[in-house]
Amino acid sequence: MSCQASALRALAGGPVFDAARVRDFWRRVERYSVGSQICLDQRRGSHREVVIISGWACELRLLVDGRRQIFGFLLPGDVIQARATSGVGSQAVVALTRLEVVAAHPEGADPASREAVRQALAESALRKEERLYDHMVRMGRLTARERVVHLLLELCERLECVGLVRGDTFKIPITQELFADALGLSVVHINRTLKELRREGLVTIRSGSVSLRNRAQLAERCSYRPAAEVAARVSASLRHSLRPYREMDAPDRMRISA
Amino acid sequence: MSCQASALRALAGGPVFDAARVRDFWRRVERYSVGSQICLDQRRGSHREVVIISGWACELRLLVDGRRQIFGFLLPGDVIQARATSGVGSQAVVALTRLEVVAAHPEGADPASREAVRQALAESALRKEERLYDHMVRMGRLTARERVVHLLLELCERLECVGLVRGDTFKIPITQELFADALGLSVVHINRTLKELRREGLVTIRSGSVSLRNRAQLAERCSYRPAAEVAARVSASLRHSLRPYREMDAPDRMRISA
DNA sequence: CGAGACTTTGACCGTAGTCAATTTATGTGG
DNA sequence: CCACATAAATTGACTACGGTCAAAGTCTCG
Repeated sequence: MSCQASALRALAGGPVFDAARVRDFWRRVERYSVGSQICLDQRRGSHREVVIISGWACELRLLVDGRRQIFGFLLPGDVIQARATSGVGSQAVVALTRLEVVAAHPEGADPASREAVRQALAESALRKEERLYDHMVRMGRLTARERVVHLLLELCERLECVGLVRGDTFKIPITQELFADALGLSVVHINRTLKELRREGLVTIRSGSVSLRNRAQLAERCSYRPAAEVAARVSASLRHSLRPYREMDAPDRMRISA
Repeated sequence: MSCQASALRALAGGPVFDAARVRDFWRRVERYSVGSQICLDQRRGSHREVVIISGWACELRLLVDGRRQIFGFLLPGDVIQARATSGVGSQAVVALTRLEVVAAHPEGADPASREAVRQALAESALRKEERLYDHMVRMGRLTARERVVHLLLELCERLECVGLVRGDTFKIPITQELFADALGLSVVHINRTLKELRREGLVTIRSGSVSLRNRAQLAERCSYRPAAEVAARVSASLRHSLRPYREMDAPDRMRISA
């Protein structure tokens, strides 16, 4: 199974794309160079969504004063959507490496596989949303160490799905600066955190290669995944941190009685 | 125009819901008590999405060690979706006040308004996504002061849409603790930040009422909205913070040549 | 009027940021 | 293949923003 094919398979989470179709896709690959912005709106009609075949991208926003926030990384097998992304001047999807993508919706496919692709895209969108929430937890409630480990675990897991992890090791085309912008930390502090993790032998990062030893232990230490079985607990812990509330009367209030 | 009707109108951003329908909706209102979890899956079929008529809710996740992260607040006019939310044990939507909601999809409506509602829901989802990104910027790249002001501006703007702002003032049924959990800060620090803002006369918060003086100035000070006209700048500022990248060879690599 | 939940404050600590310099890649042109 | 130019990664010294702990003050509601 080629790396490209596995990337495509990952999109669907199943064998939606057969070899023939991959080969077909392959002929229509589009490439982006490092640092270029991916603007899908400007492309011809059907290209509303593309799948990354190889390379990394990230979604980010710039603040007026130069601060940057990276919302997440896009890896092989991930979908890039048009959406508001490219609309809000300040937000963008940028290629972090040479990037190869293909249209997610194959032209002239049979209805069955169309539907399969549609489902795959929906599922992919859900996963992406989950990742957004994870990322928010990282920045809001995890310490620097935890943030770094948590993100590395996520990347490792995602890369594993597309066969880009060898043992404990995978490659990341990411400078410490980008890491910092993703995790809401300073470059210096990222550097020190990595150094510390390295010293403890849990994580090794050197020249674009990451090794995670004992992932289970790492996951536990940074609350990766097992985010409390809530249900009951949520309301319990909230019930006592609420204030009485009365909505402000609307200026032109007019009750509609039942 | 009643407060309820305006809340509904806000959903669509236009006069999708007329008085008659509102009255109809009104009969089918469902209520949640403070602190209760909103689980739409468990409800009868069509109720996949509901609109908040009055009250606040929030979306949050608990970590095993008790840390909490609030992802955002849901106000009158906002849509609560079923999605993964209630699936991932740890994540939930919880009512912060008494909450009144109605099904977003009116039963037995004519096709035209069905379509209108569908569009309204889509747009609402987009706005929500935008808010997620905003929130991420807050936690990742803004200082405590900025975070607080930024969030207050967002809430004010959203409440204004549904007529719940009077002049500069609106109500928030939110304890400082919830504020802290939303912004990734400690209660104590939230308190001090509010105190400082109050001292400067820019923002006043007291017993659930917020007043924002000179919103324009506030917005500028915390990079609200005007997040840099990027486009060109994005790639420019990134082009130099990238490392050469070669994907890790997949174990079973097999090239498909063009 | 109490009890409990919130808010506020003080004292002190520590994580993470800033500034600046040095070292180490990485790449490029000769 | 080497020398130089740049971008990255490191490190040290110092700062400061925000966290923690604990106590006191307020507000609400029964």
